[in-house]
Amino acid sequence: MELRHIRYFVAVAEEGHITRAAEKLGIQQPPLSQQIRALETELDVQLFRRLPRGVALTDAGRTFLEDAQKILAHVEHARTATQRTARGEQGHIVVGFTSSVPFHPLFPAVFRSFRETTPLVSVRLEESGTGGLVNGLINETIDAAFIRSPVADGNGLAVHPLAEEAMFVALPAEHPLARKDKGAIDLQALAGDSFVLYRRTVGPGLFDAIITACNNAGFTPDIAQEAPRFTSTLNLVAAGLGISIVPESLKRLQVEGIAYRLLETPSELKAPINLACRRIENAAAIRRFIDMTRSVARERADEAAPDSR
Amino acid sequence: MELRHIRYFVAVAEEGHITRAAEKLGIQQPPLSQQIRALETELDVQLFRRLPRGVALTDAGRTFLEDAQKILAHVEHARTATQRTARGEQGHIVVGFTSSVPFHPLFPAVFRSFRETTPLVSVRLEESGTGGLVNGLINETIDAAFIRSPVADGNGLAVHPLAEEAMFVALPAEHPLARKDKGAIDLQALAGDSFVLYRRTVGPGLFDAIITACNNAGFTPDIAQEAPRFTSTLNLVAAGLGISIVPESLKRLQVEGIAYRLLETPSELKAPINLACRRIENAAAIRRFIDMTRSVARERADEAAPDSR
DNA sequence: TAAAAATACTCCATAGGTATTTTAT
DNA sequence: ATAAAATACCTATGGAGTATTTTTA
Repeated sequence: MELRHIRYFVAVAEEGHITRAAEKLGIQQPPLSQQIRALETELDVQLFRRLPRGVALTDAGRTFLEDAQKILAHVEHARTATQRTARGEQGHIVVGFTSSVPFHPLFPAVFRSFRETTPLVSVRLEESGTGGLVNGLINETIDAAFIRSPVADGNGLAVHPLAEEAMFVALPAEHPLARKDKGAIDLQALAGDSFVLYRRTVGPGLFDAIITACNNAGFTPDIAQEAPRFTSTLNLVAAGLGISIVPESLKRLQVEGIAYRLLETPSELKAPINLACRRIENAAAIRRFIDMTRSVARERADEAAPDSR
Repeated sequence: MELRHIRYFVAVAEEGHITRAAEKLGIQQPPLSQQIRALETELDVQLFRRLPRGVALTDAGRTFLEDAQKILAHVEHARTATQRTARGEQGHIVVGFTSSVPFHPLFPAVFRSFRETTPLVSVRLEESGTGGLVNGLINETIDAAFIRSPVADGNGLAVHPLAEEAMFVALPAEHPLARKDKGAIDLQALAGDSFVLYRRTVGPGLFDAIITACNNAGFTPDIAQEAPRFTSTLNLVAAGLGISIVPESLKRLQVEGIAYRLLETPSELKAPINLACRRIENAAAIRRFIDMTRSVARERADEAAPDSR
């Protein structure tokens, strides 16, 4: 049995007339009669009763018609679903991110746009540390990841820069610099302070950047505490254990007893947001997500600095 | 697209190897490569990535595979369902009957056997008068009907005799004949009684047979009442309005104040049970039901009179 | 480089076309 | 008697076979 038999059968059943069905199918009557007959022979079932003015379905023919129509519809469904998947309009992707990324407005903006343009692709979000995300990308449990660190080369991954943020100093409310309400704080002004930092094992990029920047500014920071999450970092600052340096978007985390002040951010300390993905990616839905993310980031950058192009 | 493409695709997807799949399909590798390629061209989608040791499904290919397997299963389902319908093993039939028939043990026996041998055919039962059943048969709303009357010829219907019952006299408990506890009552003994009969318009066969039998016995029965249903007939008898003559199986309707006595039943008064159906019937499930009913009836008749063959 | 897929070419089975006959009411 | 399906026969598309080349990691 071939789809041709099913298509021809449905046409004849719906017309009740082989000659008219043949016309509709764009073939002649005899070959259509032959194909219907071949189908009946193969099934060993009479599907039509031949009348002087056409044909009428038998009971068995009626049964076959129900399935036949569903089969043809199913074939069409398969065709469109496959084409959609190939175009990346349908499917499923897993997107990873580190804990600080969702505070940045780029993050919700990307998912809003993606949902709008690609509603048939479902997205699962996974929060993890940079190392876990990189492993996930390599063994294909994650398809793309928003990270703050750069990624070592030679593992088949690519990293696309999306945005850069200035840094802010998080100060206890009673800290002398908290009162200053104009202008950026210079890094050297913090040389005498204790630092509370986000733990290196979870977010190495930020940690190392701060150390480097302090060294470049001529001092070695006094690290009083390392905290496992940004919220705990800020709570320790509020408790007066020291100051911290956090990306601008973290200001959204309003914690009682903390003042944020803009840092005169040296370029090596600018906090990046990157999108990591596999260098060769054959799933179109993922490529689509990556392309869209980069273009949303580019648009936002252009808006912020329209003359830089 | 043809089922061939789908069958070939599934084989290649499941083997991950065109050459091995070709072997399994009983064809050579080049034509299989060609058909897969033709499918990809028609869909305008790459379904496989070609590797040095075989092929691997793309995302789109995976999507297509899911549907493809379901389509092939659906085709097989269509094939078996159609063949079952043709053999009368599957389908739906409507069986009519007149109100007195279900009291006869043949009735439940037929449906028990039919359910056992043909579980995929669902049966709907419809109780109606003889006229309604005949109309139902003619305009195809009913497929077979248990009736007590013969049916006029020339309307495309056939009537198969299934069983014959002796008649019993239903008497008010205080009737003189009710006391007699041995031997059959002769019809002439009822010449002086009033008769309560089942209404002619609903069951003409029985009504006419009683009149004829009385005439043959030399008297015209005094019909005191006609009742619309057997239960009401018997209630009127219990109330003392007269006697009635009912088929043996009606004895199951035990009504307070009624005594049943065997009637010395003349052959023209024997109560028949017949199966009416269309003379030409192309639905196999219905033919099956008719055949089974007749054979169950024959078996029961043989059991009752094993030496009559 | 080695296994497997793709290409080039041939063949023939069969879908489809044309002309005519048979069927069913 | 007549419309429509079936049959007979022919044509040619394209599925499948054989031999060889190209591709991919």
